Formats: sequence, structure tokens, C-alpha cells
Amino acid sequence: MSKQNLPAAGTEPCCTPLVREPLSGDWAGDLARMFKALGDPVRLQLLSRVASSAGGEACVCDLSAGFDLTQPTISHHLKVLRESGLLQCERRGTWVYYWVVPSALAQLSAVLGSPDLETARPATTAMPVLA
Amino acid sequence: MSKQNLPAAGTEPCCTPLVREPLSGDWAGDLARMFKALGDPVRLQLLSRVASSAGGEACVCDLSAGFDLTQPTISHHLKVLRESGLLQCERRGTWVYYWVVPSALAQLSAVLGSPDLETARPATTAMPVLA
DNA sequence: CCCTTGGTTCGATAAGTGTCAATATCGACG
DNA sequence: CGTCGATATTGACACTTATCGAACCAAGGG
Repeated sequence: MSKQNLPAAGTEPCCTPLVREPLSGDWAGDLARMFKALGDPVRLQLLSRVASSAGGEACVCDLSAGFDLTQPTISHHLKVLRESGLLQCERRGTWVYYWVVPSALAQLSAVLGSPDLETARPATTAMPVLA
Repeated sequence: MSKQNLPAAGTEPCCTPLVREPLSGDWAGDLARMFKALGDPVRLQLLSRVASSAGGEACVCDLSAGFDLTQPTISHHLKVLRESGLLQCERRGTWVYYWVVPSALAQLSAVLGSPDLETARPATTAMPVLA
């Protein structure tokens, strides 16, 4: 897992929505790693802050503000996001800047299949089909 | 939970993509719970199987097949998915059927902001802004 | 009424995760 | 070179989680 070889952009296999077909094993593993990274409120907020900041990037000092967590903890969460492929960072002088990897986000969003679900089922109302 | 009143429908606060604004605290908590549920390969595959099966629903016996996990473990994962709001189930005679809650999936997908990201950043190329 | 089959619940246990304090690294600036 | 400020890494600890086997509940058939 060198640096950045997400299936993104060109190829299709990355975008089969969950709803279409059963989803293979290692694919699931890949996706799960990213979803797991999102499975923490702090990380979700961090990601959101990065994504919504002007210029699409933010330095750690900005990100840390407002959480009452210690600095190492924030750093840990950023590392998890980085290693899951959702964020990238770079040191610029004294500060380290983070930004989101759009293709990663897009991939997840696509898998959850926004547009044409409704293939699902008529309603949530339980119809007594059988006994 | 009478029938189907997820935040969806009327109110907006459910659909602000991550990329637009910083994402409030309890909102993040809610979302994180769902993402965490997706943060396991087995659960992802289970969800996918349910979602992609004919009629939008599947019984546990069908779902269990193919994993080399014990049945209690499968049951556990299904419970996690259920309690996170992604799946619902109902007993029909001998079998228990599961189906996805489309609005939950849609909500997650929307948050990840499929359509108009690109607000992100010009390129991954590091421009030496400062030092 | 008992047995069989499908699922869930209950401990128990090994592995993983979030958090902190302490320490290390890396750059900037005297 | 020495120090300082910004981040990262390490080690430790409490808490959660994935998994299993065993026991339990629910529905059908003899």
C-alpha cells in the first residue's frame, strides 16, 4: 500500500452501489477501513473542518481548537484519517496542513448509492406477507 | 418509532454535506454511529447482501451462508446494523427477514457530498505557499 | 408433548481503540 | 549552537468489540 492507488477516477469497479450486487470480500475490507475511520465523532468533525475550510486545507493548530482533547489525541485521529486514505498532509515550515482526498469521499458516497435506490422496498410498513 | 419519521423529509439539517460547514457535535455523534456500523467488512457485506437481494429483503439463513463465522456472530453483526438504524427486521413464521432503511443510507451518502464537491482544492500538488 | 430447525441472548476471552502524560522530532530564530 | 513552538510518536491504561460455545426462545411437525 504505497501511497495513492485508489481505484478512483477512470475505472468503474469502484462505484457499484451497495444495492446492486453483493460486494466482494477485499473490496469490503477496503471500504470498511474508510468507514471505520469515519466511525468516530471527533474524526468526523475533523474531516468536516478540513473539508469546509477555505482553500480546502487547514493546519493542525486550527483543527485542534475547540476540542477538549489533548494534542496527541488529535494527532492520532488525523493519523487514522490519513492512513485510511481520506486525508493527506504536508509540512510547510512550522505547520502541517491537511486536506481531503475528494476521490475517496466520492467513492464512499457512490457506494452508498444516493441516486437510484428505491429499489429497496415499497415501504417500511410491515405487510404480513405470510403468517 | 411509529412508522418512518427519520429526520429526512421535511427538515434540512440532515443533508448538509460535510464539505459545506463544520458539522455540529451531536450530529457528528449520530452519523459516527452509523459509519461505525459500516466499519466492518462482514457488516458491509451483510448490508450489501440484504440491499441487493430480490425484493429488498433476505432471511438470516440466506445471509449467513458463505461466511465462515458462527451463526451467533452473524446475528451480532445484524444487531449492530439494526441498532444503528441501517436495517430493520421482522419475523415471519420460522424465519427472520431483514431489509435496509433507504433514508439512512441516503443520509450518509448525502453527507459525503457526492454531487458538487470539487470545492476541495485545485490539485494535490504542493504549492509552496509560505516558506 | 417432545423433538428439530432457525435465531437470538449470554458469558467469557482475546484483540482493538481512545485517551493521556511524557518524550522525541522538525523548523525557525536568535 | 541552544531554545522554542508546532506536531508526531511512545507507552500505559481503561473501555469497547469481534468471536466463540452454550444455553435459551419461537414455530412447526411427528
